[in-house]
Amino acid sequence: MQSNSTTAYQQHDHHRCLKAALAQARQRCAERKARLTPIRESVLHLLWQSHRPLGAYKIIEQLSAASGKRVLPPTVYRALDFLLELGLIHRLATLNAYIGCPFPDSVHSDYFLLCRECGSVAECSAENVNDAIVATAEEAGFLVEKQTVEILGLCTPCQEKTRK
Amino acid sequence: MQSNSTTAYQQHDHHRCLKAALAQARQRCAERKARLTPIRESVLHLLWQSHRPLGAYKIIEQLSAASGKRVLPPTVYRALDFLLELGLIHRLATLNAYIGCPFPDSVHSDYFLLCRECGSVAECSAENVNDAIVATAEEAGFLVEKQTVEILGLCTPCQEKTRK
DNA sequence: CGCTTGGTCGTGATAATATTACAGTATTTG
DNA sequence: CAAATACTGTAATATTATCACGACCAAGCG
Repeated sequence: MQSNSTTAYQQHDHHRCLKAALAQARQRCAERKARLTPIRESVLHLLWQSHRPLGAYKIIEQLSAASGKRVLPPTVYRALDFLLELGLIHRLATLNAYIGCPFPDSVHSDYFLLCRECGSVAECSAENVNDAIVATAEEAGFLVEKQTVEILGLCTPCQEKTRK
Repeated sequence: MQSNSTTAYQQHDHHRCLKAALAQARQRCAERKARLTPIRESVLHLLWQSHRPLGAYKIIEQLSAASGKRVLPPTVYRALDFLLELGLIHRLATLNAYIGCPFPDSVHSDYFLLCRECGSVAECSAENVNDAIVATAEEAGFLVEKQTVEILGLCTPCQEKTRK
């Protein structure tokens, strides 16, 4: 099982997360001969400000604020599409929001732990979950192509805070 | 494992599905002292026209057409909220669409098999999937409150058609 | 070097999904 | 019946996402 749940929910040197993500992005783009343009990098950068997902229009706002000029939806959606395509970010269907992928390299049928209290999201790749899903789908004769697994709940720190 | 995958994807006497769903709805409303008003029943009825989920605005269209007068969004969203609350329908986050629940009585951490070809959706309650999710979340110290599991792929009949 | 081609970006308009606010009507309850 | 509660009608608006079209830029080629 692969997961960034410890870093996502705890105090940590987030600068390292950001740096690692950008490095991986650059490498991946080089491999695929894709261009990590300034806009695309800015969007990725924004998504890695924290482990909290960001809606497309929040990105538009922040990008507009940062650049001083009005950024329009297609600009951001195009960047998001590009990053999604490369597996550098994910879209969270239950939140209509986007988040950076902490391990774009591993081929993942991944799932997400969304803390309803602090808003942070961790990503996991757990084989047993994947196996269970594929096995059960198979029982129904269903061919699995893409999984969307989003778990809402409380992360460890927020459980402790709530208990008080 | 509980599932309606055989009926959902195959030829079947759908009238029975519809009838059963309405009967269950009436019973559940009686139990909860909730009112299955004409609008609410119409919406539920529409959602049980088939095993294909329906977007809110499709419901609005159909309801408008059927009643002869313009039905506005809040009317339908209120009915949907009511039915969701009672567990009589589900919302599919990946499709922004709604579908009738085939077994509202079982307390389910359920998941959905969405066929990308025919558009039909089956619902399953599989303990092993649920267990795997809870177990893996626990490993990360995460308290699960609500699961969203939506599997995109091909149902048996559509796999066969595609193979040709 | 200039040209062409394909990918990227800027912009306005619009589509699709969902919510708010408020007034009016029906239903249940005391 | 009166009061309280639940339900509905309606206009306006919020939120998320896409389309269409033209300009621009960057890489490869004659």
